[in-house]
Amino acid sequence: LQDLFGAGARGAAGPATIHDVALLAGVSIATASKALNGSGRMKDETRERVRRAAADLAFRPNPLARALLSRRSFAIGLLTNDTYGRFTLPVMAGVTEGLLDRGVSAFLCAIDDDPVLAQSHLDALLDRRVDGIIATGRRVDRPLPVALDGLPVPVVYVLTEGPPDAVTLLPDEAQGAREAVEHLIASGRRRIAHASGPDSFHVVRERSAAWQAAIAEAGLPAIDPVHGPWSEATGHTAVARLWDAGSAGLPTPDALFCGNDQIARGAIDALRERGLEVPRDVVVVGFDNWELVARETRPPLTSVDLNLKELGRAAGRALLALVEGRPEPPGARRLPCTLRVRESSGGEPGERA
Amino acid sequence: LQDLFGAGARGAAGPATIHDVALLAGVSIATASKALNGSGRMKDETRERVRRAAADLAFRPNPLARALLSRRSFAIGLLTNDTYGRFTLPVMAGVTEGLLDRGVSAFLCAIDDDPVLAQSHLDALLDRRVDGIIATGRRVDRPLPVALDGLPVPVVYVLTEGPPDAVTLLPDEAQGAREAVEHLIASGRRRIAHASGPDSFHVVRERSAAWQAAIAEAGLPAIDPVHGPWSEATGHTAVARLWDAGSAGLPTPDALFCGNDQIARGAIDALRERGLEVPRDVVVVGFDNWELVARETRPPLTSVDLNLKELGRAAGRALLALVEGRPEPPGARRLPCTLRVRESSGGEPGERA
DNA sequence: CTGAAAGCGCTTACAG
DNA sequence: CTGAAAGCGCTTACAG
Repeated sequence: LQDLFGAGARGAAGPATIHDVALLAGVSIATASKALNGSGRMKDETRERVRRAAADLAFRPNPLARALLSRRSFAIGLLTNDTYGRFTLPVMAGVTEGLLDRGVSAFLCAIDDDPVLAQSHLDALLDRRVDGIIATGRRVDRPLPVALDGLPVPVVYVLTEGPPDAVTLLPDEAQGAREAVEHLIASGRRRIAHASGPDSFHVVRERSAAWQAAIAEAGLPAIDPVHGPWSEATGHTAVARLWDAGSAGLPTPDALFCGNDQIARGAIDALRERGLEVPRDVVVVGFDNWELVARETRPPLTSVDLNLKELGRAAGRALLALVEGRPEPPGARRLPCTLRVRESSGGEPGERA
Repeated sequence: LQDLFGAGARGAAGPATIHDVALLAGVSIATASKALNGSGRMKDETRERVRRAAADLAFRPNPLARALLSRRSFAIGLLTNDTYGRFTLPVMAGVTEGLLDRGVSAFLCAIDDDPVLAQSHLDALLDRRVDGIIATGRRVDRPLPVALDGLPVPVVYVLTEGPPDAVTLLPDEAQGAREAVEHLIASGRRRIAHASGPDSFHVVRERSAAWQAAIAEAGLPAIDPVHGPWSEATGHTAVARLWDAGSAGLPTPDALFCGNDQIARGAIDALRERGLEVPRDVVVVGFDNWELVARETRPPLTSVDLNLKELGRAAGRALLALVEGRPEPPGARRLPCTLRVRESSGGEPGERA
């Protein structure tokens, strides 16, 4: 019969405390504490005896007590302003995973764009003496509906706009876009068009600028980009505009770099409706690598992955550095994106005949 | 000049403690504590004086200290096994929002289908003496990759399979499906077909059974359902099969009830490709009310909303009841779905001419 | 090399 | 009606 919590030796009194360990090892609780933390000096044999006792009792120090003393709760707050989590859940997964082996946990606060709710959550986090806060949002150029400056704890921003002197982690949109376009160029395409979201979005301007720079650098012809809502309809619009212009005697594009996967999805559908085959006649690349959409596309869509989980991990590490007083350069930090090549740009034939 | 934390009176020593409050009110910390908690008896005037002192100092009791004493951390664990959060982030938002004014916070653990990671997160939660755990998943008929029974704290399951004697919260799939079909019947449709996901999924069988029962009850003809992957391709397949059967002399459907929004989306596209107009010739209803897809569909898609946020709120309340020792009936509890009528079934003409 | 004491911030019997 | 004391589980100077 297993006695996982050593309850038999101590009565059914919940998890073992350092008191139980000290008792079993025949030392004082001070010695037990020092033995377990590797601090202080003592005979190796004593330390070993305490260690064994702790192991026998499945002792795990109560973080609540530790926090009260150390004035560090080893907990952080995770503020998110995303409804469906498409962007922020992967970030949060990265944060919690990256902090796990540092003994730090994260309180989740979903604030649904509601300033009052956000303030309540923030107050609750500060009450709990979180060591720091990570703020995430849907949109890089929009701040959260609650002010996070002047807080008694450090704040790291991910995928949302913070004050200029704050640590902010963002995907390297320009690098991602450039890689996508260079991939198209490398596959021999010369007329590379671009369809994206509203250019009021900062990411749209970044991705467009990188596209423009890459084709200019390669000496390829400039083509007017098409902007519209973040929807498949924009993919349809873009194809109509670009290919109808073609019917006026101009050469039509042989590649389309899209600002997100839904636009790419719409474009591929529109191309098919026109009798054009992807990737034979036109290659298409999306952005965000939203697997659900990218795999749904026929053929599967090449897309730029934002490495959101890695972004979350980096945010956790940066916040920890700040908490521990290690220097952390303020400002926006860009993490590389990864191009995920699939069939829409000629890669990985897969289920194709 | 504001002195929010009363630091001027106490030196720059962080947030006010009950000590500071007692000092300012001229009472002992015991009295201060009782005054603030409404416990014990004392002169109204004393209680009032303490209250004012607490307000002046912006005093908020340290939950860490309170937890150490009360053996309740006022924190719960939130285990999620969803990658993009489509289903679980709304649930989590409901949980955190519903628990906020009860002073309970939630630790997020994203476990990515990884048993080792899940166990580590679980250990961390137990170390932190969480009062309870809410487990959520993508799929109702799949357990999480870690066993949650025999834990020293109560567990509530949402959208994932737990042991039979556990409290489990689920959407009322049958009621949702029935309402969708009754809505189609009420709009005068007689031949109501059904396309859904793989019937290895429990929800698929529930939704199909409700559809079948509703049309049988209304005396409408039975039509073989079409099952396939959870993708738009299945919508295409279903339309092909159902309408090609029609060309063999059988009457074709005038309504299509789909097992999720993506299938509905594919079906609507396929119908358009056949020259059939939605909702004039065929009405279509989806399931899940995934706004991103439902709004993207042309015309916008009528769909069954799972009320995930409310599910989260209810889960939080149920867990709290369990934590506080209040009786909570075990087993699966079903919360009603809501039909969201849009243009694909003739409602809300909206942007239509 | 080891332990007694103080203390983190709070609450709760128990005295007065 | 109010306060001194003990204690939640732990760590850290400080003595011995």
